[in-house]
Amino acid sequence: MVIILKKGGQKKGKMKRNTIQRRMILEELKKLRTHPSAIELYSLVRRKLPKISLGTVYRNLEAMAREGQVLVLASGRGPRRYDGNVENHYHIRCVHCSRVGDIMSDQALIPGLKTRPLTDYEVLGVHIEFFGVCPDCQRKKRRDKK
Amino acid sequence: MVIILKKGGQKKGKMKRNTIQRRMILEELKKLRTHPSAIELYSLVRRKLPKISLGTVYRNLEAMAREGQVLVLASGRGPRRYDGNVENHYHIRCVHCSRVGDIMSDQALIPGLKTRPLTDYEVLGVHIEFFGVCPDCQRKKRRDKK
DNA sequence: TTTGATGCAAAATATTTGCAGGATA
DNA sequence: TATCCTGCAAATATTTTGCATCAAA
Repeated sequence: MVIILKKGGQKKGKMKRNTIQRRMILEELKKLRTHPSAIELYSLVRRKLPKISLGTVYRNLEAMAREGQVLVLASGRGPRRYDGNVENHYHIRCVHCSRVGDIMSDQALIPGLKTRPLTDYEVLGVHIEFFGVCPDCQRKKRRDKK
Repeated sequence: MVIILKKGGQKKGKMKRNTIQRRMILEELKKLRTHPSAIELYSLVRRKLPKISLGTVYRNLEAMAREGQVLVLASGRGPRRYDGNVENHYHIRCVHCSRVGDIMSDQALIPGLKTRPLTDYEVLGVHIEFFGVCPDCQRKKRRDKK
């Protein structure tokens, strides 16, 4: 779940171009609940834009993360994973297999979060990620103990 | 801030060895508030254990992350960063330069978090990371707008 | 037009792993 | 003593970047 505490206004200094590539990347990412890596997203977007390059995917994901349109998930192993659904859900990551699942938002869960944290950063939002053991790994653990 | 909702018990299946390397890695990591990358931590630990290898650092960090002794931080760019202080503070990451700062824990901030989220994962804890713009980047932004 | 963005591909970084030998329980 | 762990170094995997060209504003 991400609570946007403050909207980042359009930049004045440098004009941002709304390219087909960026639109497509975000569109495909928003369709998914699978938290794809840059490469996975690249293969998907290539169906629509066969000429797009991996570098462009990386560049756009990074830019969109900076703007708060995309979340970067810290998975324990392997490549970084991205999420285009920045609101209304939490994440939970398996500490064994690094799988990242969604947990639907529960209004009552974090009632205090509107309070501003004490910091000299300009706060744009907050990302809440649970960690634990996914059902598959729970089974695996039980097997191993025997 | 990480609230440990459930302690992970000692594994039965496989015996874990408490090696000097692992102890040193965790000890050095706990001393720092700088969220070092594996390589940075490696150089530090090498002062104490000159023969330690980078692979060992990676392997232990991964293992300790799985056990909840260490947090992996999602930094926007560059290598993964680690934190050995798993309790009593939040993180805030600059969306421009990826710097990760600490925010001290505030008991009142998230009173509802004891509530268990609805999931079939076994929940071990939760990692809360704010994102925003650090003071340096705020200055930089102001300069750019002129 | 004026630049910011892209495609390409190489370069730079980061992470993972196999294996023989060492160290812990 | 049984194996889990380490050091080493090679193999992979990921991410970043320079540059000529393209295209959005």
